[in-house]
Amino acid sequence: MDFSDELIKWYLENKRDLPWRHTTDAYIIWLSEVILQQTRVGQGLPYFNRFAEKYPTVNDFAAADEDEVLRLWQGLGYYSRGRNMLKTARMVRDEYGGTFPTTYDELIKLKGIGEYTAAAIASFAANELRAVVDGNVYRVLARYFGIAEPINSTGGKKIFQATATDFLNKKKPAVHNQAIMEFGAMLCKPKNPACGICPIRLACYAFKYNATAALPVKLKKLSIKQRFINYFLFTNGDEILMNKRGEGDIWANMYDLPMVETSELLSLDELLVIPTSTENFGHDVKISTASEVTKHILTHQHLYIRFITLTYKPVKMSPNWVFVKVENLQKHPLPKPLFIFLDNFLN
DNA sequence: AATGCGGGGAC
DNA sequence: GTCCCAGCATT
Repeated sequence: MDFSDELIKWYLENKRDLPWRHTTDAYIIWLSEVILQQTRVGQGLPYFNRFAEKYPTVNDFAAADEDEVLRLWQGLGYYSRGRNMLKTARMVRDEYGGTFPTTYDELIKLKGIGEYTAAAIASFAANELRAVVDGNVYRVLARYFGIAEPINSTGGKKIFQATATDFLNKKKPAVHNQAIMEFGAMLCKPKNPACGICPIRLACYAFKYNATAALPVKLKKLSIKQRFINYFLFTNGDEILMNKRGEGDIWANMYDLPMVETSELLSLDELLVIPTSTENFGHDVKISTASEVTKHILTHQHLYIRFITLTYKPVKMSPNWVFVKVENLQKHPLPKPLFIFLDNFLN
């Protein structure tokens, strides 16, 4: 048996029973694939179930509004995925008559669908000959074939895509793609791969040269920015003054609170003098309570957040601010740290 | 080619 | 703490 046959054999004996593996409906597969971008199966699964339940067809999805989609997406991260899904659902409704495309060339044109996702949907839904290359595939190929080119360099990506295409099972592209990804996720893991039970270890470069820890190679950069965010909560217990965020920053189009961002961590006293609360909210505001600073970690930013509760209404208002009834809070998509804070504050 | 975009699990 | 997850869009 060759590389692909071994992977497929392993897959058929060891695969997880996942809901999107019981359908060839391109819409359902698209739901699962976008939800799983940069997201583990265990984290994405409950979201998939909620989306599939609430929007059984692409036309149901297209009829939603953005707040509703983002609220359903809340907590999953990378929220542009949700916003792009809505654009794509409407595009499919309006320009494809509600029939989700199944060819790579059509799929790649849609918002939020890149090379990986287009190949996944085309192969799973229509058995099109397209090799998927995701994080799992990079790892399996790098180790098995001993490919040391960085997976996040332009040249490396080409080599891995070409290798994946070369070794794609031309008779069974769909199950081959599923198999290599599942193999990477379950057996050929980033840390402590299960080489002892690996069916292809004898032909594996990394096993032979004890190089699983060194492969794949990845160029690392990532500078982490520190941000200091002071949220001001205006509430009478019945309604809350919220801020609808714009685009071009984290949590685009989601709802948070009136905010003052500072370039360093300020004490509460410093914060309340110049040029913060009174200038932003009016001179009549009075502090009620202030939380400790909590740290919220994103991939590329460390946020230091303080919540300050003020007397009910600010004197000045901003166009992005809106009073939200507490009973309607559940309709609004909130960043994780704000959701946690309000959950504690209101209950 | 480089950067921004979440949140969480595994170690 | 570090790494990375069924990546994509933008510049």
